[in-house]
Amino acid sequence: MNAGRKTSFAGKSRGGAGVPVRGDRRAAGVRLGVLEGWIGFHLRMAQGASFRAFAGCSGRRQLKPGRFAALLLIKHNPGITQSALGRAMARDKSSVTPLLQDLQRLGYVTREQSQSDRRNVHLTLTPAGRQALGVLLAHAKRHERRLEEIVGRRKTLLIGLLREIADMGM
Amino acid sequence: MNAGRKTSFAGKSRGGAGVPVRGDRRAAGVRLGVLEGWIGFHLRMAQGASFRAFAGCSGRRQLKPGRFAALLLIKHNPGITQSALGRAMARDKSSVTPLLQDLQRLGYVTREQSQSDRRNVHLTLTPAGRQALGVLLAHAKRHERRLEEIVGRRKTLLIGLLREIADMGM
DNA sequence: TATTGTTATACTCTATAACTATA
DNA sequence: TATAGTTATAGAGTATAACAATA
Repeated sequence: MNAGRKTSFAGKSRGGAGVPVRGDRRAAGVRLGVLEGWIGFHLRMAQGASFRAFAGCSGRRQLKPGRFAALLLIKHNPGITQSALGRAMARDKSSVTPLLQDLQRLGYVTREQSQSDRRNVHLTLTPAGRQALGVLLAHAKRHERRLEEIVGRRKTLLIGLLREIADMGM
Repeated sequence: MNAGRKTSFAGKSRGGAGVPVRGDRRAAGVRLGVLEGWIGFHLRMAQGASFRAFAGCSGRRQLKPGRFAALLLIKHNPGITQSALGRAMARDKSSVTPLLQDLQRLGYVTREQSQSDRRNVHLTLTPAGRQALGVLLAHAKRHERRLEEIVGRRKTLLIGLLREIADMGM
C-alpha cells in the first residue's frame, strides 16, 4: 500500500534551496514533537553525551564513570561499607560486589571485615588506588572543565536541579 | 594489618545524639568530595533516578524510554529513515535495527523501502502503534509532571542547559 | 568510494532471587 | 526477623566489525 511513496520527511527539501543546514549532524531537521519539552528525554541525551565524552577523554581502556565514582567515594569516606557505597551511588548491593571485586583485583582497594559487626566490609584505597585515581582525576577534570565551559555561571543552579531530580525516588 | 580498626566512617556518630537524620536513605552522611561539584556525576544520578521513576510509572513491563522515544520521533517524523532516527537519538544504526525489529514485531511500525534510494527504509506508525503510544503518553506525562513539579519555572533553563550538553560531542 | 541497513558478537551495567553469615 | 555481602542468572542497551545492496 502507498506504493508511490514520496516520504513526507526524507526529501531534499530541508534547508530550502539546498543550503547546508548548521546543526545538521545530529538532528538533521528531525522534529522532536512533545519530546522537545520533556526533561526526561533531554536528561537522557545529555547524560549519554557526557558519558561518551568522558570515555573519549580517558583514552579508551580507562575506568568507567561508575568505577571512578566508587574510587572517589572510597577516598572521601575511608572505611565505608559496601552497602553504604551502594546507597550513595543508588545501586543495589549485588551491583556493587562485582565492581569492588574488580577494583580489588586491580589492587586499588582493600576490603576488611569489620570487628564490631562481622557482616560489614570496610573499604579503603591502597596507595596504588590513590595513584591511579590521581591519573584519572586529570582526565576527569578535563572532561568536567568542558562541561563547565558549557554551563558557565549556571553550574550551581544546574547541579541543584539535578540533585533534586536525583532525590525524586526517595 | 590495622587490626583494631575503628573505621573513620561507619561509627554511630552521624546525627549527633542518635537523632534520625533526614535524607538518610541514600547518602547516609557520605561525603561526596570533589564529586559534589561535578556536573557529570549529578547528571548520571539524576538520569538514573528519572529512569527508575519512569519505569515505575509505566507499570513494569511497559516500553522502555528508548522505544518510547523512537515511537514518538517516528510519529512526529513520518517516513524518517533508520539512520536519521539513529542520529536523532544519538545511537549507532546497529543499535537502531533491533529496536525497530522489536517495534515492528509488536505491530507498531511499518518499514518501507524507499523508491528513490533503495538503501533507505522509511518508518511510519501503524494505527496500533498510535494507540499504544497514546497509552504510553499517559504514563509518560505523569512522569514528566513529577519532574516539572521539581524544577518548576526553571524548566526552560534546565532543558536549555541539557541540550547544550547533549551537543557537546558534535 | 560512501552510505544504508543487517548480522554476529561481545561487553557493560544492572537488578532479582536465593543463599550464607551474622546480628 | 533483619541486614551485609555473594553468587547465579538474566535482561537491556550499546558498540564494533564485517557484510550486502545500493548510490
